[in-house]
Amino acid sequence: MTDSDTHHPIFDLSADIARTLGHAHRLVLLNHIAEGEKAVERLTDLTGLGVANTSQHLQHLKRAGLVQTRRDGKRVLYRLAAGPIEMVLAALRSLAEHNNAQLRELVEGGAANTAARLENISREELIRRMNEDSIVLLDVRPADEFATGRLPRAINIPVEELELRLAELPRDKLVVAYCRGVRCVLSADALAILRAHGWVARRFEQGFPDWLDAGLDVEDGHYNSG
Amino acid sequence: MTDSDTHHPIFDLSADIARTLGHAHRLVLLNHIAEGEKAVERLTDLTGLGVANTSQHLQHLKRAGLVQTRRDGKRVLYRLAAGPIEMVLAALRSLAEHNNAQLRELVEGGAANTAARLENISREELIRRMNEDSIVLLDVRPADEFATGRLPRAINIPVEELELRLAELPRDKLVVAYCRGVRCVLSADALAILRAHGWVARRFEQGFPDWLDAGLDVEDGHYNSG
DNA sequence: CAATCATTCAATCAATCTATTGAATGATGA
DNA sequence: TCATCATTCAATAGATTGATTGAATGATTG
Repeated sequence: MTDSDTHHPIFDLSADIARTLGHAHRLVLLNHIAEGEKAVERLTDLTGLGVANTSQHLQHLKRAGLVQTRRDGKRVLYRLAAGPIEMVLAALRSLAEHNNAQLRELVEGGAANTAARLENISREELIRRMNEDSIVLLDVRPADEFATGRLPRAINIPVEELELRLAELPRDKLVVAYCRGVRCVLSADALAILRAHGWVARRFEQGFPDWLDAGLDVEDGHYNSG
Repeated sequence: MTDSDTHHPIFDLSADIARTLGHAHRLVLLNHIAEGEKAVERLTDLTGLGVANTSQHLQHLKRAGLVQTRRDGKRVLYRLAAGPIEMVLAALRSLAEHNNAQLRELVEGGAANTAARLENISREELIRRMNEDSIVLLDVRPADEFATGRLPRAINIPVEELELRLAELPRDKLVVAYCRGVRCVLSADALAILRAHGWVARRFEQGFPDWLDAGLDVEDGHYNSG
Protein backbone atom coordinates (compact mmCIF):
# COMPACT_ATOMS: atom_id res chain seq x y z
CA MET A 1 0.00 0.00 0.00
CA THR A 2 2.94 2.37 0.18
CA ASP A 3 2.90 4.29 -3.04
CA SER A 4 6.54 3.38 -3.58
CA ASP A 5 5.15 0.04 -4.64
CA THR A 6 3.23 1.51 -7.54
CA HIS A 7 4.83 4.83 -8.43
CA HIS A 8 8.43 3.90 -8.07
CA PRO A 9 10.84 6.08 -10.01
CA ILE A 10 12.57 3.03 -11.43
CA PHE A 11 9.48 2.39 -13.49
CA ASP A 12 9.56 5.88 -14.91
CA LEU A 13 13.22 5.55 -15.73
CA SER A 14 12.70 2.15 -17.30
CA ALA A 15 9.75 3.45 -19.27
CA ASP A 16 11.83 6.36 -20.55
CA ILE A 17 14.45 3.99 -21.79
CA ALA A 18 11.91 1.64 -23.31
CA ARG A 19 10.10 4.48 -25.05
CA THR A 20 13.41 5.59 -26.47
CA LEU A 21 13.97 2.10 -27.79
CA GLY A 22 10.43 2.10 -29.12
CA HIS A 23 11.19 3.38 -32.57
CA ALA A 24 12.72 1.28 -35.30
CA HIS A 25 14.96 4.08 -36.53
CA ARG A 26 16.50 4.50 -33.13
CA LEU A 27 17.03 0.79 -32.76
CA VAL A 28 18.77 0.70 -36.11
CA LEU A 29 20.93 3.66 -35.14
CA LEU A 30 21.74 2.09 -31.82
CA ASN A 31 22.76 -1.14 -33.45
CA HIS A 32 25.04 0.66 -35.85
CA ILE A 33 26.56 2.61 -33.00
CA ALA A 34 27.01 -0.56 -31.00
CA GLU A 35 29.30 -1.83 -33.73
CA GLY A 36 31.60 1.11 -33.23
CA GLU A 37 31.73 4.84 -32.72
CA LYS A 38 30.27 6.66 -35.70
CA ALA A 39 29.69 10.21 -36.91
CA VAL A 40 26.24 11.54 -37.71
CA GLU A 41 26.88 11.66 -41.42
CA ARG A 42 27.96 8.02 -41.48
CA LEU A 43 24.78 7.10 -39.67
CA THR A 44 22.63 8.98 -42.14
CA ASP A 45 24.32 7.01 -44.92
CA LEU A 46 23.79 3.73 -43.14
CA THR A 47 20.16 4.39 -42.36
CA GLY A 48 19.04 6.52 -45.27
CA LEU A 49 17.40 9.00 -42.93
CA GLY A 50 17.61 12.76 -43.27
CA VAL A 51 20.39 14.50 -41.39
CA ALA A 52 18.20 16.52 -39.06
CA ASN A 53 16.03 13.54 -38.41
CA THR A 54 19.01 11.38 -37.59
CA SER A 55 20.41 14.05 -35.32
CA GLN A 56 17.10 14.32 -33.54
CA HIS A 57 16.89 10.61 -32.93
CA LEU A 58 20.48 10.57 -31.74
CA GLN A 59 19.73 13.26 -29.24
CA HIS A 60 16.76 11.34 -28.05
CA LEU A 61 19.10 8.43 -27.45
CA LYS A 62 21.51 10.73 -25.70
CA ARG A 63 18.87 12.20 -23.43
CA ALA A 64 17.97 8.70 -22.38
CA GLY A 65 21.58 8.02 -21.53
CA LEU A 66 22.03 5.30 -24.12
CA VAL A 67 24.74 6.97 -26.16
CA GLN A 68 27.47 9.49 -25.53
CA THR A 69 29.26 11.87 -27.83
CA ARG A 70 32.64 13.37 -28.36
CA ARG A 71 33.84 15.87 -30.88
CA ASP A 72 36.53 15.09 -33.40
CA GLY A 73 37.17 18.16 -35.50
CA LYS A 74 33.97 19.07 -37.26
CA ARG A 75 32.36 15.76 -36.57
CA VAL A 76 30.47 14.56 -33.56
CA LEU A 77 31.05 10.91 -32.86
CA TYR A 78 28.41 8.83 -31.15
CA ARG A 79 29.26 5.80 -29.08
CA LEU A 80 27.33 3.49 -26.81
CA ALA A 81 27.18 4.58 -23.19
CA ALA A 82 28.48 2.30 -20.48
CA GLY A 83 26.13 -0.11 -18.82
CA PRO A 84 24.05 -3.11 -19.74
CA ILE A 85 22.67 -1.57 -22.92
CA GLU A 86 23.71 -4.40 -25.15
CA MET A 87 22.04 -6.78 -22.76
CA VAL A 88 18.79 -4.89 -23.15
CA LEU A 89 19.11 -4.86 -26.92
CA ALA A 90 19.89 -8.55 -26.98
CA ALA A 91 17.01 -9.39 -24.68
CA LEU A 92 14.65 -7.26 -26.70
CA ARG A 93 15.68 -8.81 -29.96
CA SER A 94 15.49 -12.26 -28.50
CA LEU A 95 11.96 -11.61 -27.31
CA ALA A 96 10.99 -10.16 -30.66
CA GLU A 97 12.37 -13.19 -32.43
CA HIS A 98 10.56 -15.46 -30.06
CA ASN A 99 7.25 -13.71 -30.61
CA ASN A 100 7.84 -13.59 -34.32
CA ALA A 101 8.53 -17.31 -34.38
CA GLN A 102 5.36 -18.00 -32.45
CA LEU A 103 3.41 -15.86 -34.84
CA ARG A 104 4.71 -17.75 -37.83
CA GLU A 105 4.00 -20.97 -36.06
CA LEU A 106 0.36 -20.03 -35.77
CA VAL A 107 0.22 -19.10 -39.42
CA GLU A 108 2.14 -22.11 -40.64
CA GLY A 109 0.40 -24.64 -38.46
CA GLY A 110 3.51 -26.47 -37.23
CA ALA A 111 3.20 -26.08 -33.52
CA ALA A 112 5.15 -27.91 -30.90
CA ASN A 113 8.89 -27.90 -31.27
CA THR A 114 9.95 -24.34 -31.80
CA ALA A 115 11.71 -23.70 -28.55
CA ALA A 116 14.42 -26.19 -29.30
CA ARG A 117 14.80 -25.03 -32.87
CA LEU A 118 15.18 -21.46 -31.78
CA GLU A 119 18.21 -22.11 -29.72
CA ASN A 120 21.61 -20.93 -30.62
CA ILE A 121 24.30 -23.49 -30.94
CA SER A 122 27.44 -23.00 -28.88
CA ARG A 123 30.85 -22.92 -30.47
CA GLU A 124 31.77 -26.12 -28.65
CA GLU A 125 28.79 -28.01 -29.92
CA LEU A 126 29.28 -26.59 -33.36
CA ILE A 127 32.88 -27.82 -33.52
CA ARG A 128 31.92 -31.22 -32.20
CA ARG A 129 29.16 -31.65 -34.72
CA MET A 130 31.26 -30.33 -37.56
CA ASN A 131 33.73 -33.11 -36.78
CA GLU A 132 30.89 -35.60 -36.63
CA ASP A 133 29.60 -34.24 -39.92
CA SER A 134 26.15 -34.22 -38.41
CA ILE A 135 25.29 -30.71 -39.53
CA VAL A 136 25.26 -28.50 -42.57
CA LEU A 137 26.84 -25.14 -42.08
CA LEU A 138 25.03 -22.40 -43.92
CA ASP A 139 26.67 -19.03 -44.49
CA VAL A 140 23.94 -16.52 -45.29
CA ARG A 141 26.15 -13.49 -45.84
CA PRO A 142 26.45 -11.88 -49.27
CA ALA A 143 28.65 -13.81 -51.69
CA ASP A 144 31.48 -11.28 -51.59
CA GLU A 145 31.87 -11.56 -47.85
CA PHE A 146 31.76 -15.32 -48.10
CA ALA A 147 34.48 -15.15 -50.73
CA THR A 148 36.89 -13.42 -48.36
CA GLY A 149 36.63 -16.06 -45.67
CA ARG A 150 34.28 -18.58 -44.13
CA LEU A 151 33.88 -21.45 -41.73
CA PRO A 152 35.15 -24.82 -42.94
CA ARG A 153 32.81 -26.60 -45.34
CA ALA A 154 30.20 -23.85 -45.12
CA ILE A 155 27.74 -23.51 -47.97
CA ASN A 156 26.94 -19.98 -49.05
CA ILE A 157 23.38 -19.00 -49.78
CA PRO A 158 22.79 -15.30 -49.19
CA VAL A 159 19.63 -14.85 -47.24
CA GLU A 160 17.83 -13.10 -50.11
CA GLU A 161 18.30 -16.16 -52.28
CA LEU A 162 17.58 -18.68 -49.59
CA GLU A 163 13.94 -19.26 -50.33
CA LEU A 164 14.70 -20.02 -53.97
CA ARG A 165 17.67 -22.25 -53.28
CA LEU A 166 16.35 -24.34 -50.42
CA ALA A 167 16.71 -27.46 -52.58
CA GLU A 168 20.47 -27.23 -52.12
CA LEU A 169 20.09 -28.03 -48.44
CA PRO A 170 19.77 -31.60 -47.23
CA ARG A 171 16.69 -32.46 -45.24
CA ASP A 172 18.31 -35.07 -43.05
CA LYS A 173 20.79 -32.88 -41.25
CA LEU A 174 20.60 -30.03 -38.83
CA VAL A 175 21.20 -26.77 -40.63
CA VAL A 176 23.29 -24.28 -38.71
CA ALA A 177 23.12 -20.79 -40.10
CA TYR A 178 25.60 -18.08 -39.29
CA CYS A 179 26.37 -14.58 -40.47
CA ARG A 180 28.33 -11.63 -39.14
CA GLY A 181 27.78 -12.12 -35.45
CA VAL A 182 25.35 -11.41 -32.67
CA ARG A 183 24.25 -8.13 -34.05
CA CYS A 184 23.70 -9.36 -37.56
CA VAL A 185 20.14 -10.35 -38.29
CA LEU A 186 20.71 -12.35 -41.45
CA SER A 187 20.93 -15.71 -39.75
CA ALA A 188 17.83 -14.99 -37.67
CA ASP A 189 16.01 -14.34 -40.91
CA ALA A 190 17.41 -17.49 -42.42
CA LEU A 191 16.14 -19.51 -39.47
CA ALA A 192 12.67 -18.15 -39.99
CA ILE A 193 12.72 -19.11 -43.65
CA LEU A 194 14.10 -22.55 -42.95
CA ARG A 195 11.60 -23.17 -40.19
CA ALA A 196 8.75 -22.07 -42.40
CA HIS A 197 9.74 -24.76 -44.89
CA GLY A 198 10.16 -27.52 -42.40
CA TRP A 199 13.91 -27.62 -41.97
CA VAL A 200 15.42 -28.19 -38.59
CA ALA A 201 17.71 -25.26 -38.16
CA ARG A 202 19.72 -23.61 -35.49
CA ARG A 203 21.96 -20.64 -35.43
CA PHE A 204 25.58 -20.03 -34.64
CA GLU A 205 24.99 -16.66 -33.14
CA GLN A 206 28.59 -15.56 -32.77
CA GLY A 207 29.09 -15.77 -36.50
CA PHE A 208 32.17 -15.49 -38.60
CA PRO A 209 34.06 -12.69 -36.80
CA ASP A 210 33.99 -14.59 -33.54
CA TRP A 211 35.20 -17.76 -35.21
CA LEU A 212 38.05 -15.71 -36.60
CA ASP A 213 38.83 -14.18 -33.23
CA ALA A 214 38.95 -17.60 -31.65
CA GLY A 215 41.75 -18.47 -34.04
CA LEU A 216 39.88 -21.40 -35.51
CA ASP A 217 40.30 -22.84 -38.99
CA VAL A 218 39.06 -20.61 -41.76
CA GLU A 219 38.72 -21.28 -45.43
CA ASP A 220 39.79 -18.37 -47.49
CA GLY A 221 40.50 -19.27 -51.10
CA HIS A 222 38.84 -22.21 -52.68
CA TYR A 223 35.39 -23.54 -52.33
CA ASN A 224 35.34 -26.84 -50.52
CA SER A 225 31.77 -27.91 -50.20
CA GLY A 226 32.23 -31.67 -49.91
CA MET B 1 23.68 -1.95 -48.52
CA THR B 2 20.84 -4.43 -48.84
CA ASP B 3 17.84 -2.83 -47.30
CA SER B 4 17.38 -5.88 -45.11
CA ASP B 5 20.25 -4.40 -43.13
CA THR B 6 18.33 -1.27 -42.30
CA HIS B 7 14.62 -2.04 -42.61
CA HIS B 8 14.64 -5.43 -41.07
CA PRO B 9 11.33 -6.52 -39.59
CA ILE B 10 13.03 -7.56 -36.37
CA PHE B 11 13.61 -3.89 -35.63
CA ASP B 12 9.96 -3.10 -36.09
CA LEU B 13 8.97 -5.97 -33.87
CA SER B 14 11.51 -4.98 -31.24
CA ALA B 15 10.36 -1.39 -31.44
CA ASP B 16 6.76 -2.45 -30.94
CA ILE B 17 7.67 -4.33 -27.83
CA ALA B 18 9.83 -1.52 -26.53
CA ARG B 19 7.10 1.03 -27.17
CA THR B 20 4.71 -1.15 -25.27
CA LEU B 21 7.14 -1.22 -22.37
CA GLY B 22 7.54 2.53 -22.70
CA HIS B 23 4.88 3.53 -20.25
CA ALA B 24 5.27 3.33 -16.51
CA HIS B 25 1.74 2.09 -15.95
CA ARG B 26 2.28 -0.83 -18.27
CA LEU B 27 5.56 -1.69 -16.61
CA VAL B 28 3.87 -1.67 -13.24
CA LEU B 29 1.08 -3.86 -14.55
CA LEU B 30 3.53 -6.21 -16.13
CA ASN B 31 5.48 -6.55 -12.94
CA HIS B 32 2.36 -7.33 -10.99
CA ILE B 33 1.34 -9.89 -13.57
CA ALA B 34 4.81 -11.40 -13.50
CA GLU B 35 4.26 -12.23 -9.85
CA GLY B 36 1.26 -14.33 -10.75
CA GLU B 37 -1.88 -14.45 -12.82
CA LYS B 38 -4.27 -11.67 -11.87
CA ALA B 39 -7.71 -10.40 -12.79
CA VAL B 40 -8.28 -6.90 -14.09
CA GLU B 41 -10.01 -5.73 -10.95
CA ARG B 42 -7.12 -6.88 -8.81
CA LEU B 43 -4.75 -4.95 -11.04
CA THR B 44 -6.81 -1.79 -10.79
CA ASP B 45 -6.60 -2.12 -7.02
CA LEU B 46 -2.88 -2.66 -7.10
CA THR B 47 -2.20 0.22 -9.43
CA GLY B 48 -4.93 2.69 -8.55
CA LEU B 49 -5.75 3.19 -12.21
CA GLY B 50 -9.26 3.39 -13.61
CA VAL B 51 -10.80 0.17 -14.83
CA ALA B 52 -11.10 1.13 -18.48
CA ASN B 53 -7.64 2.59 -18.43
CA THR B 54 -6.20 -0.57 -16.93
CA SER B 55 -8.05 -2.69 -19.44
CA GLN B 56 -6.72 -0.59 -22.28
CA HIS B 57 -3.15 -0.92 -21.11
CA LEU B 58 -3.60 -4.63 -20.63
CA GLN B 59 -4.79 -4.98 -24.17
CA HIS B 60 -1.85 -3.04 -25.38
CA LEU B 61 0.34 -5.55 -23.59
CA LYS B 62 -1.66 -8.36 -25.11
CA ARG B 63 -1.38 -7.00 -28.63
CA ALA B 64 2.37 -6.90 -28.20
CA GLY B 65 2.35 -10.53 -27.14
CA LEU B 66 3.62 -9.87 -23.64
CA VAL B 67 0.64 -11.23 -21.74
CA GLN B 68 -2.05 -13.77 -22.37
CA THR B 69 -5.51 -14.14 -20.94
CA ARG B 70 -7.92 -16.80 -19.90
CA ARG B 71 -11.43 -16.57 -18.60
CA ASP B 72 -12.41 -17.80 -15.18
CA GLY B 73 -16.11 -17.22 -14.67
CA LYS B 74 -16.77 -13.53 -14.95
CA ARG B 75 -13.17 -12.61 -14.59
CA VAL B 76 -10.44 -12.40 -17.17
CA LEU B 77 -7.09 -13.44 -15.81
CA TYR B 78 -3.89 -12.03 -17.22
CA ARG B 79 -0.66 -13.92 -17.12
CA LEU B 80 2.79 -13.40 -18.59
CA ALA B 81 3.27 -14.89 -22.05
CA ALA B 82 5.99 -17.42 -22.64
CA GLY B 83 9.39 -16.27 -23.76
CA PRO B 84 12.22 -14.16 -22.44
CA ILE B 85 9.98 -11.39 -21.16
CA GLU B 86 11.33 -11.42 -17.66
CA MET B 87 14.81 -11.20 -19.10
CA VAL B 88 13.85 -8.04 -20.94
CA LEU B 89 12.26 -6.58 -17.85
CA ALA B 90 15.31 -7.45 -15.76
CA ALA B 91 17.71 -6.02 -18.31
CA LEU B 92 15.65 -2.88 -18.63
CA ARG B 93 15.49 -2.35 -14.90
CA SER B 94 19.15 -3.06 -14.54
CA LEU B 95 19.97 -0.46 -17.16
CA ALA B 96 17.64 2.05 -15.54
CA GLU B 97 19.28 1.46 -12.20
CA HIS B 98 22.67 1.83 -13.73
CA ASN B 99 21.77 5.12 -15.38
CA ASN B 100 20.09 6.31 -12.25
CA ALA B 101 23.17 5.53 -10.22
CA GLN B 102 25.38 7.37 -12.66
CA LEU B 103 23.08 10.33 -12.51
CA ARG B 104 23.28 10.48 -8.76
CA GLU B 105 26.99 10.06 -8.95
CA LEU B 106 27.27 13.17 -11.05
CA VAL B 107 25.09 15.06 -8.63
CA GLU B 108 26.79 13.77 -5.52
CA GLY B 109 30.33 14.05 -6.80
CA GLY B 110 31.53 10.60 -5.76
CA ALA B 111 32.70 9.15 -9.00
CA ALA B 112 34.78 6.10 -9.52
CA ASN B 113 33.65 2.97 -7.80
CA THR B 114 30.02 2.50 -8.66
CA ALA B 115 30.22 -0.57 -10.80
CA ALA B 116 31.39 -2.73 -7.94
CA ARG B 117 28.90 -1.27 -5.52
CA LEU B 118 26.05 -1.87 -7.91
CA GLU B 119 26.56 -5.56 -8.06
CA ASN B 120 24.27 -8.05 -6.56
CA ILE B 121 25.67 -10.43 -4.04
CA SER B 122 25.18 -14.13 -4.64
CA ARG B 123 23.64 -16.37 -2.04
CA GLU B 124 26.91 -18.22 -1.65
CA GLU B 125 28.91 -15.10 -1.00
CA LEU B 126 26.22 -13.83 1.28
CA ILE B 127 26.31 -16.97 3.42
CA ARG B 128 30.08 -16.94 3.53
CA ARG B 129 30.23 -13.34 4.63
CA MET B 130 27.44 -13.78 7.12
CA ASN B 131 29.54 -16.46 8.76
CA GLU B 132 32.57 -14.18 8.65
CA ASP B 133 30.44 -11.40 10.11
CA SER B 134 31.90 -9.08 7.50
CA ILE B 135 28.59 -7.60 6.46
CA VAL B 136 25.49 -6.01 7.85
CA LEU B 137 22.27 -7.44 6.59
CA LEU B 138 19.60 -4.81 6.05
CA ASP B 139 15.99 -5.79 5.63
CA VAL B 140 14.17 -2.88 4.03
CA ARG B 141 10.71 -4.38 3.96
CA PRO B 142 7.89 -2.93 6.08
CA ALA B 143 8.12 -3.79 9.76
CA ASP B 144 5.17 -6.19 9.67
CA GLU B 145 6.72 -8.32 6.97
CA PHE B 146 10.00 -8.33 8.85
CA ALA B 147 8.15 -9.46 11.96
CA THR B 148 6.86 -12.59 10.28
CA GLY B 149 10.27 -13.80 9.22
CA ARG B 150 13.72 -12.60 8.21
CA LEU B 151 17.28 -13.57 7.44
CA PRO B 152 19.49 -14.29 10.45
CA ARG B 153 20.78 -11.18 12.23
CA ALA B 154 19.10 -8.85 9.75
CA ILE B 155 18.37 -5.32 10.87
CA ASN B 156 15.03 -3.91 9.80
CA ILE B 157 14.82 -0.37 8.51
CA PRO B 158 11.91 0.07 6.12
CA VAL B 159 13.10 1.94 3.10
CA GLU B 160 10.92 4.97 3.85
CA GLU B 161 12.68 5.42 7.15
CA LEU B 162 16.13 4.63 5.88
CA GLU B 163 17.34 8.14 5.26
CA LEU B 164 16.41 9.15 8.82
CA ARG B 165 17.89 6.09 10.47
CA LEU B 166 21.17 5.80 8.62
CA ALA B 167 23.01 6.32 11.90
CA GLU B 168 22.00 2.82 12.94
CA LEU B 169 24.20 1.35 10.24
CA PRO B 170 27.93 0.86 10.77
CA ARG B 171 30.24 2.56 8.33
CA ASP B 172 32.94 -0.05 8.45
CA LYS B 173 31.03 -2.96 7.00
CA LEU B 174 29.47 -3.78 3.71
CA VAL B 175 25.75 -3.27 3.91
CA VAL B 176 23.72 -5.89 2.07
CA ALA B 177 20.13 -4.86 1.51
CA TYR B 178 17.38 -7.26 0.65
CA CYS B 179 13.62 -7.19 0.29
CA ARG B 180 10.99 -9.39 -1.32
CA GLY B 181 12.98 -10.69 -4.25
CA VAL B 182 14.06 -9.83 -7.74
CA ARG B 183 10.88 -8.06 -8.58
CA CYS B 184 10.82 -5.96 -5.48
CA VAL B 185 12.32 -2.55 -5.86
CA LEU B 186 12.75 -1.65 -2.23
CA SER B 187 16.34 -2.82 -1.97
CA ALA B 188 17.29 -1.04 -5.17
CA ASP B 189 15.97 2.12 -3.63
CA ALA B 190 17.83 1.43 -0.45
CA LEU B 191 21.08 1.02 -2.37
CA ALA B 192 20.59 4.38 -3.99
CA ILE B 193 20.04 6.04 -0.63
CA LEU B 194 23.00 4.29 0.95
CA ARG B 195 25.26 5.12 -1.96
CA ALA B 196 24.20 8.74 -1.86
CA HIS B 197 25.39 8.92 1.74
CA GLY B 198 28.67 7.18 1.20
CA TRP B 199 27.91 3.70 2.39
CA VAL B 200 29.31 0.73 0.60
CA ALA B 201 26.26 -1.31 -0.15
CA ARG B 202 25.26 -4.27 -2.21
CA ARG B 203 22.05 -6.07 -2.71
CA PHE B 204 20.85 -9.58 -2.14
CA GLU B 205 18.61 -9.59 -5.13
CA GLN B 206 16.84 -12.87 -4.47
CA GLY B 207 15.48 -11.56 -1.22
CA PHE B 208 13.62 -13.23 1.56
CA PRO B 209 11.31 -15.58 -0.38
CA ASP B 210 14.25 -17.19 -2.15
CA TRP B 211 16.10 -17.63 1.12
CA LEU B 212 13.03 -19.34 2.45
CA ASP B 213 12.73 -21.55 -0.63
CA ALA B 214 16.32 -22.61 -0.27
CA GLY B 215 15.46 -23.98 3.15
CA LEU B 216 18.01 -21.80 4.91
CA ASP B 217 17.86 -20.58 8.50
CA VAL B 218 15.16 -18.05 9.16
CA GLU B 219 14.46 -16.01 12.25
CA ASP B 220 10.81 -15.80 12.96
CA GLY B 221 9.96 -14.73 16.48
CA HIS B 222 12.31 -12.61 18.44
CA TYR B 223 14.50 -9.79 17.44
CA ASN B 224 18.12 -10.82 17.53
CA SER B 225 20.17 -7.91 16.40
CA GLY B 226 23.48 -8.74 18.12
C1' DC C 1 -35.10 -14.84 -18.28
C1' DA C 2 -33.79 -10.74 -15.75
C1' DA C 3 -30.37 -8.75 -12.82
C1' DT C 4 -25.73 -8.27 -11.77
C1' DC C 5 -20.93 -8.15 -12.22
C1' DA C 6 -16.33 -7.91 -14.65
C1' DT C 7 -14.46 -6.45 -18.60
C1' DT C 8 -14.21 -4.35 -23.07
C1' DC C 9 -15.49 -1.07 -26.63
C1' DA C 10 -16.22 3.60 -28.64
C1' DA C 11 -15.68 8.34 -28.74
C1' DT C 12 -13.56 12.35 -27.24
C1' DC C 13 -9.92 15.85 -26.13
C1' DA C 14 -5.41 16.92 -24.69
C1' DA C 15 -0.77 15.81 -24.95
C1' DT C 16 3.13 13.88 -27.13
C1' DC C 17 5.86 12.34 -30.97
C1' DT C 18 7.78 12.32 -35.85
C1' DA C 19 9.49 14.08 -40.24
C1' DT C 20 10.45 18.00 -42.73
C1' DT C 21 11.99 22.46 -43.70
C1' DG C 22 15.14 26.13 -43.28
C1' DA C 23 18.00 28.78 -40.27
C1' DA C 24 21.68 28.86 -36.62
C1' DT C 25 25.80 27.17 -34.35
C1' DG C 26 30.62 25.83 -33.96
C1' DA C 27 34.86 24.11 -35.76
C1' DT C 28 38.08 24.10 -39.59
C1' DG C 29 41.17 25.80 -43.22
C1' DA C 30 42.41 29.16 -46.73
C1' DT D 1 38.26 36.80 -41.19
C1' DC D 2 35.47 34.49 -44.57
C1' DA D 3 33.77 30.39 -46.59
C1' DT D 4 32.74 25.78 -45.76
C1' DC D 5 31.32 21.76 -43.63
C1' DA D 6 29.01 18.87 -39.97
C1' DT D 7 25.72 19.12 -36.77
C1' DT D 8 22.05 21.10 -34.10
C1' DC D 9 18.12 24.09 -33.29
C1' DA D 10 13.36 25.93 -34.13
C1' DA D 11 8.99 25.81 -36.06
C1' DT D 12 5.45 23.43 -38.21
C1' DA D 13 1.90 20.03 -39.58
C1' DG D 14 0.32 15.35 -39.36
C1' DA D 15 -0.03 11.27 -36.77
C1' DT D 16 -0.19 8.63 -32.56
C1' DT D 17 -1.07 7.99 -27.82
C1' DG D 18 -3.33 8.38 -23.13
C1' DA D 19 -7.10 9.31 -19.75
C1' DT D 20 -11.87 9.84 -19.24
C1' DT D 21 -16.66 9.08 -19.94
C1' DG D 22 -20.53 6.25 -20.77
C1' DA D 23 -22.40 2.48 -23.31
C1' DA D 24 -22.01 -2.47 -24.84
C1' DT D 25 -20.66 -7.28 -24.23
C1' DG D 26 -20.51 -11.81 -22.05
C1' DA D 27 -20.79 -14.81 -18.18
C1' DT D 28 -23.02 -15.88 -13.80
C1' DT D 29 -26.69 -16.07 -10.32
C1' DG D 30 -31.24 -16.14 -8.71
